[in-house]
Amino acid sequence: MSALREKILTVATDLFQTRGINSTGVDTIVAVAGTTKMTLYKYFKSKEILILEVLQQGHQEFQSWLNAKLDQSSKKPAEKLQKLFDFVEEWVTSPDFRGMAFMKASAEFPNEENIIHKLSAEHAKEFRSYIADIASQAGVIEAEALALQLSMLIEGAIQAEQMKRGSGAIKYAKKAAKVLIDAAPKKPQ
Amino acid sequence: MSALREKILTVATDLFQTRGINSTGVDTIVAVAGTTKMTLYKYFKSKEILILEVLQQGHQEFQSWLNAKLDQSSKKPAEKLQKLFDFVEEWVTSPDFRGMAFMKASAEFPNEENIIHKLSAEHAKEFRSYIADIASQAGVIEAEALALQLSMLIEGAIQAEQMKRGSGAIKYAKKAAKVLIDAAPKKPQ
DNA sequence: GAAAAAAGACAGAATAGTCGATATAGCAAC
DNA sequence: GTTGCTATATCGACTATTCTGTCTTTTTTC
Repeated sequence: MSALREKILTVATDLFQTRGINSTGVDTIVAVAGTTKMTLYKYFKSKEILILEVLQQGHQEFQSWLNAKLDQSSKKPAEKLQKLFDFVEEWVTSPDFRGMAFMKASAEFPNEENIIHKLSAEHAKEFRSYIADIASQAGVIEAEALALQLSMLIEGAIQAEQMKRGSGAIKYAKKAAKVLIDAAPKKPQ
Repeated sequence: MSALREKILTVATDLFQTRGINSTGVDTIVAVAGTTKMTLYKYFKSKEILILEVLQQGHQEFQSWLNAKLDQSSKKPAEKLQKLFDFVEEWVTSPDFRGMAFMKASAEFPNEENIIHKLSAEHAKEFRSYIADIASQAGVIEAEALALQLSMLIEGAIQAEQMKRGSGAIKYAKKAAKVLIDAAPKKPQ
């Protein structure tokens, strides 16, 4: 894979997050990436395709990072749900946190028929499914319901953090999560 | 107040929500509103001013609506927190629900120095304060903390609903809220 | 007749995307 | 080692549309 292609993806990811997707022109992207439009359009057929690839790569990297963190932290499924919020906190409070890509993308492309919106919705769904899997392994009976609730807390906390960096919202989300996890009926082991 | 001015505000509100703010040009707004740019710029000095007014009006209308609903529903503060989620559900599931304006606006204008972002953050804060007041009246000791948690649930549910209409996320947010409200320490009465 | 609004042209910048010409590599043949 | 081929990248101009915002003139409305 080309180094320039990677550079364009990296720069686009950063600019989309810090300035917004619609507010970032391809001219700006190529200028910051130190290349030209010809090169950008060689690797990406359109800006829309570039946006989709940026979203896809960001989502995969985040999910991989989270999954790796959870895997190496604890072998007990019951602890994973709590740990999840620790890692989300680590992510959210890191200096280069810029928000959840699919949340912003769905706001910039509100039409449900839009392909970017659809991909965002898919990523949100995958994130919930991922949490549901962990909840299921932890013996939670209504794993899907709890996963939805926990994802709402996480996305709400990220929304708060996007509004104001250093809000500390995730700490309270974590506490709320503990209450919900403890209250959720589980299979006897 | 001019009827045309109102019409422009109404149309802009709708278009911003359904197509996105940056994706909606003033030409589109005046065309749909059945007026001209001259008139728009007579009432609003710039598109930015229009956006700010749209946000301000939407926020005030929502808060007034919610406050009226809560006032006429129950006189007991303890019940208001639960009722809050009923009314949010009523709002979210209504056919003309288009999302929470300040959530979308902050996504389109991610820079914290941006005036539109600042106003969005202010609205988010006011919404939390409003919930905190109710929680405080209900005797919740850590009213601010619970208000933050409940607002994260609401905003998370709205995020889910923006992703996919009819997701039903708010129902699970309501259940989670009940658990959190019940678990919150309260002053003895 | 006076004020408000419409109509439409206009400026100047930015938008996405294209095109041709040039430069620069690596690599193979001789 | 030199030459030539080829793929890749660069450069800048270019189209054509859209953007915000302004202007003048005409029409409507009271």
